[in-house]
Amino acid sequence: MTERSATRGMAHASSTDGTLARTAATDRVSDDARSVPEATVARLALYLRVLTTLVEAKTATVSSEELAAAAGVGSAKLRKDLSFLGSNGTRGVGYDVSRLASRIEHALGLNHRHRVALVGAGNLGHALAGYDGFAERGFTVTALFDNDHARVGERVGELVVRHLDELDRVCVELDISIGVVATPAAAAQSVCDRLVASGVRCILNFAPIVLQVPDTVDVRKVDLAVEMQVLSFHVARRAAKQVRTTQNGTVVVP
Amino acid sequence: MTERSATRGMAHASSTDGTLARTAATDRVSDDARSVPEATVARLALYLRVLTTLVEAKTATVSSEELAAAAGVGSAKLRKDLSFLGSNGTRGVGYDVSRLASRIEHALGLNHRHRVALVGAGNLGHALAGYDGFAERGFTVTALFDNDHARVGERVGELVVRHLDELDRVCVELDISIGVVATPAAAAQSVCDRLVASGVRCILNFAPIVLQVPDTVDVRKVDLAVEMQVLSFHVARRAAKQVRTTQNGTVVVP
DNA sequence: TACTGTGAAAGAATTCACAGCC
DNA sequence: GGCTGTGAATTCTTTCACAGTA
Repeated sequence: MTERSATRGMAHASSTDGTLARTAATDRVSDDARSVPEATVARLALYLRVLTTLVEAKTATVSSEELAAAAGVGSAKLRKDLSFLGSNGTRGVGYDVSRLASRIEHALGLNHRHRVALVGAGNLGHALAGYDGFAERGFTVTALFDNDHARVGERVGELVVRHLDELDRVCVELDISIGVVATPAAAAQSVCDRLVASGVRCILNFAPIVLQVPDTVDVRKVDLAVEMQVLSFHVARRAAKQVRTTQNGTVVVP
Repeated sequence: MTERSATRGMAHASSTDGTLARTAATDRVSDDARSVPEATVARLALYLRVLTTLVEAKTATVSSEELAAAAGVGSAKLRKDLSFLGSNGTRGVGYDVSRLASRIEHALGLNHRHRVALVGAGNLGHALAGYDGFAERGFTVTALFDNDHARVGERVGELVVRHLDELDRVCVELDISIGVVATPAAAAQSVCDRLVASGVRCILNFAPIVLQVPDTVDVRKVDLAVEMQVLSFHVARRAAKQVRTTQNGTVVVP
């Protein structure tokens, strides 16, 4: 029932009344990925991006201090994060850039490509379909759907817009693992339901509503208005402090 | 120096070496906003959206249980969140919908409009410029900039694309309070620097790099690739569990 | 020497559970 | 009876600081 907001992160799902979450989230999966805290997972993706630029710059090794600065986190936090991968730096030297990069890739499940279905071919859909960052990280946008018959058949990059009615069939045929909802709010829940019915178990939601899904499905949400409102809060807080500051005559450290 | 990722949330900023964060984040601002935890701020925006739909549906009151379910959180968490606003429900009844909505609006600083400058008029820029959610929440996209002379002068909704060279002047003239960076990675840092130089102190960054800013500036980041990678991690974890499950012959609760 | 990896301490966020009020 | 508001308990996350090692 629950949806995981983009600004937080929690284990699997929780039922409506709040009872019983995380089926077995904390037990370790034997193979290789130890139980990695949610907060750490999000940062691993960040480190990976920095590492990729280092690989391109032919940098061979990097210290936790350097990598942390480039990623905008503290070095202790970075080391702790990496330690969950049972990671392998060299004391006195640092981390082997490409080795660490592939370790993280593996931990995040990026060692094989993911097929992505994108629903909603409006402005946002176009932007997402053309977003290089997806392809670079192993995500292939394989299908693009829209409700609007006028848009069906339109070419967007390498894709052709299909009608929503094909969604169920195409998702199964193409073995889609991730669905992206970029529709208006009104359509989002029904699109989501169809994705779930087609076997899609991971959804990235851009629509400004909270999607209701069964416990077996993971939803992440990107909410632009929420991001802006958090900024607004900080503007307001800053303004309030300004006022108090001038009243006191004290100056806040610049 | 630090950047606040979209998936976490931390106080003001921390210097490169990790020393000394949050200037005075925990002290209360006299006027009205008590120190509200970062995690709570993000959720308040969410509650507000649900409340808005309730207002439209002419619902007069709502219980914490109902509101929490609609927002996809537990009811205890919701009540705790609201309690930071010194909030005002009625025991045995619930919350007055419109009263609570305006309380939250006030706490988030949404009681007056924010002028937003958007930099980058590519696909994403277009999508953002046309995003209704901004206007609905009091954010007016007031200016739109691009580097590319070919795009300057193009109309996007009510806006006309201006050249980046005008950024400094226009930001000051229009008293922009929030800047949105929707440029390619290569241009992002320099755009950010110019925004900061023009007095913009809150930035929403869509470019896939970590922006370096002075402590006085707040950055929030939306990173689409990171969101996808977190999903990928869950796909992988799920797959690993599947395997183990079949090995054991046990079936995980559906 | 310069750096990693990690226990142990500190700090946030979440959840519980119940007193208090309508 | 039903529901809010909140201390106290719990769990998650970050930070510290240092033992250990190439």
